[in-house]
Amino acid sequence: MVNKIDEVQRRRVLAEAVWTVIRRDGFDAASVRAVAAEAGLSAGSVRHFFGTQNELYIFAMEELSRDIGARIRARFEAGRPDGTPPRGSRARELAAETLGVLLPHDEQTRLLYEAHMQFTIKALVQPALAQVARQILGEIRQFAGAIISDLVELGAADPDLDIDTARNQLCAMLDGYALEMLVDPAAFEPGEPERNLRSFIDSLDGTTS
Amino acid sequence: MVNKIDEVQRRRVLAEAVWTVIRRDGFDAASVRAVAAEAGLSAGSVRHFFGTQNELYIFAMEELSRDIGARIRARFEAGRPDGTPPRGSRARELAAETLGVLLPHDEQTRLLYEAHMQFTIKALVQPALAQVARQILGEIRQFAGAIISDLVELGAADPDLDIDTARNQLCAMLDGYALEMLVDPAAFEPGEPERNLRSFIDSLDGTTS
DNA sequence: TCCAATTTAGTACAGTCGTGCTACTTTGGC
DNA sequence: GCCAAAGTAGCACGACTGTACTAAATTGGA
Repeated sequence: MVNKIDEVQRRRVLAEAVWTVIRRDGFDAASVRAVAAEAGLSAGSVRHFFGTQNELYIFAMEELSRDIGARIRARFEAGRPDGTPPRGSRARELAAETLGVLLPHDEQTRLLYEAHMQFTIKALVQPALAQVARQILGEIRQFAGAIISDLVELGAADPDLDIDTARNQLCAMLDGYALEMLVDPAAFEPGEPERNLRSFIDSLDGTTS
Repeated sequence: MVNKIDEVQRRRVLAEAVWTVIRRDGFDAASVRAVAAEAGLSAGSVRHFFGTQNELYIFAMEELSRDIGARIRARFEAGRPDGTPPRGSRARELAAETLGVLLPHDEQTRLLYEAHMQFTIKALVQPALAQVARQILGEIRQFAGAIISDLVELGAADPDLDIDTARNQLCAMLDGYALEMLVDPAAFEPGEPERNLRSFIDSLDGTTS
């Protein structure tokens, strides 16, 4: 066995190179050669770890999915440092801040979600990629649903709330804001989407506290 | 002057060929040759009407923008056949139905918005297309704002409503639903997004009628 | 030191791409 | 009938693509 390099890590490095190229030059520019050059390798070497370009794309997408999941979970747990959930208005604030992680705030997250969005749309006509795209959307939906359920259980939202409806509306609003902020960032004042998001979550509380 | 054919109409035919190809094979497949073949012409002939591929794209996008605008306005005016605006709950219903035109319902609109979404995302890395993409988003925002203003004036929405916030939330929800319905149509029950949209618009009415 | 497996580089092939260019066909006015 | 303008077709060019393939380089264990 002459297993010099860590194959998993090498694949990860290549996946990051994919995102770098996509963010800089767009999805179409992410050719095998360009990705290889970005990672400081040759195209033949890339092919040694990914038999096909689609394999590379799918792996890169799954990596991004894991990254986004880790981001949002980290933000969620950072809001309850002692492990106990906050209550009332603070619970809704934390919910909004957690889900707000899915919005492109700064240059870094903007480029991240820009790449994600390009991949998602590409999946519309690339059935092999569609499954991964659906999975990511599903995870976000599930997470948003859990957050809303929590709010109801904590008494921070109307107990008669239709959770499915609220979850759908929330997810749509998140994806829509992300899309619009990418297309036309100047259309929003700083913090406006986050405030609107918070305002919607607050409206889930029927009582006037 | 031997102006045989109508140049405007020919350009329009080519724009439609662009959409047909994009819907069938994706944006990247919309090469000059493929579009020409779809329209039953040669690549050289296409070049006679569009000096550059980007010109063709931009024109096709503007045509689509006009088409979507016409659709939504037609639906809006169809809801007030005698020219007088409806009142109360009916006003909100009409608002939801009008904005619901922007959601992909059937196969036709699905393909239409799929093409639109592909173009929008492409514009993220194609500055020449970005302006058109922003313009379309802006028009939708403006239209949604007008509808909400109408609701307030008609007494069908809370008079203390923050119109900008509601407009932003509504637009984001629309774009998000459209995106999600394209990526994973099976995630929604039939009519679910429309009902959720209606539910949100109804929530803009503070009074309990 | 040397072998063998792994990793890399590089080349080759068959496509497709946008676009410039030239020739051919069509057609309306005289 | 004829001419000139408009439209069309098709080729050529250079560049890029994914992928297959081969050969060189690297490196850990014996």
